[in-house]
Amino acid sequence: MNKLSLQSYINNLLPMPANKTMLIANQFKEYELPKNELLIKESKLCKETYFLESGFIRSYIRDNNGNEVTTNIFSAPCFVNDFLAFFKQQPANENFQTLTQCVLQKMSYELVQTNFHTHPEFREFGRIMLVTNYSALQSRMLAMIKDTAEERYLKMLKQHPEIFQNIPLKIIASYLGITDTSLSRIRKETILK
Amino acid sequence: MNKLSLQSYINNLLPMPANKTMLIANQFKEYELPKNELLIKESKLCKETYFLESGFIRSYIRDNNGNEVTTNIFSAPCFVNDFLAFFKQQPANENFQTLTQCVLQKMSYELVQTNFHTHPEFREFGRIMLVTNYSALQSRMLAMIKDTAEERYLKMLKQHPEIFQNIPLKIIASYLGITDTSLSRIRKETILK
DNA sequence: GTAATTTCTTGCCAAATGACAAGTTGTATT
DNA sequence: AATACAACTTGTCATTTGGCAAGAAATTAC
Repeated sequence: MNKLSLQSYINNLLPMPANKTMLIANQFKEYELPKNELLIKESKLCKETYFLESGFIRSYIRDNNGNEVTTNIFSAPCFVNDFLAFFKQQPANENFQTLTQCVLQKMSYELVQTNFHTHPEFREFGRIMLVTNYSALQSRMLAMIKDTAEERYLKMLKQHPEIFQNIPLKIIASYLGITDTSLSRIRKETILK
Repeated sequence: MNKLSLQSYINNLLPMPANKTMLIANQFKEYELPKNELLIKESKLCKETYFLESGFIRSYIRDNNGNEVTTNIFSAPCFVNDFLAFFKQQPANENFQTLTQCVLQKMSYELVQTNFHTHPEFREFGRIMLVTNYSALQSRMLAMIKDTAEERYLKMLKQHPEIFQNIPLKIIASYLGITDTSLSRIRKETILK
C-alpha cells in the first residue's frame, strides 16, 4: 500500500507516532474517478469521507436562476467533504464534482466513528479539520464582503496558481462571485498594470 | 442569582441534570452594557464568552472603502462571540456592538477551559455551539449566493420580526448585503404585492 | 488531420445597484 | 413646545455588472 501522501498530510496537521498514522491511513481505500464525475450529490447522504491525493474537485450549488455557482475548489492534497453533512449524517447541501481525473482515499462513516473511539489522536484530527474548515469558511465570507472581485482574483492567483493552470476560468469566475465575462475584463486590466 | 434564561437555553440545546446546568450557569457573571458600546474589538483578544440575556448586538467589519458591513445580528437569548477567535485565543476578526441596552452573562476563557475539563456535558455543549455556528455560517453563505436580496429580506422578516421592530433598517440592509436605499425600494415593492 | 466542442475574449446594450441629495417622518433632549 | 438628530423614503444620475452574441483560440474526439 502506498498512502504516503495521506500519512504526511495527517502528520503535518497533527504530529503523532508514525505507526499510528500508518494504522489510520491504511484503513482508507483508494478510489479513482474520471473527469466530470459527481463525488457527492446534493440532498444525498455522505456515507464516506475523502482525501484527495491528486486532481481537482469543486463543490457547487444552483442559484434560483438555475445557474451553477462554484462554492469551493479543492486542490490536492486535501480532505474533501461536506463536513457538516458527513458528521451529522444529514443530506449534503452541495454537489462535489471532479474537474480532472482524481485519485482519492475514502473511509466510511462507520469506520471513522470506530476510529474516533479507538484513537484519540484521530478524533483530535477530526476536530482540527472541523475548525480548519470553519475558519476557511469564515475567511471566505469576510473576503467576499471586504474585497472586490479583482482583489480576490489576485489573492487566489498568488495562493493557488496551480488552479489557474488546470481549471477553466468560468469555474474560477463563478467561485469569485462574478461571470466569466467580468473575470476576462479583470484579467485584461490587471495585465496592463 | 437569577440565571434562568441561561439555564433553560443550555438545557434546551443539551439536556442534562438540572443541578449541573445550575452549577455551570452560576459561574457566569452578569454584565450590563448601554446602547452603542463595543463588546468585542477587532484585532483584540476575546478573553470572555457571552450569553445575551436581553437586547440586540451586531457584529461588523469594515470593507475596503471604510464602510461598516454588518455580518450578524444577535437577538436574545443566544450566545455571542467570535467563536474561532475565542477558542483559539487569537485576535478577533470582527467588532461586536450593542444595538440596544443589553444584559449579558460572561465567563472567562480560563474558567471555560476549567469547566470543559471538569464537566464533559459542558464540553459537549461547547462542541454543539461550534457546529451550530459553523452550520449557521454555511447557511448564510449559501443564502447569499442562492437567493436575491429580496428573498433574504422576506425570510428574515418571517424568522426574526423582532429585529425589524428594534433595529434601524440601515443595519439590516447592510446585513442583507445591500444599501439602505435598495432595501427601502424592496420594501416598497413587497408591500404592493 | 479534420471536425466538433469548449474556452476565452470582446463589443453592445439593458438592468441593477450605488452615490448623493432633498424632503419627510419620527424620536429624543432640553 | 421647540430644537436637534436620526431614520426612512424617493428622485436623479452615474457606475457596475450581466446577458447575449460573435469570433478567436485551444482542446478534444473521431
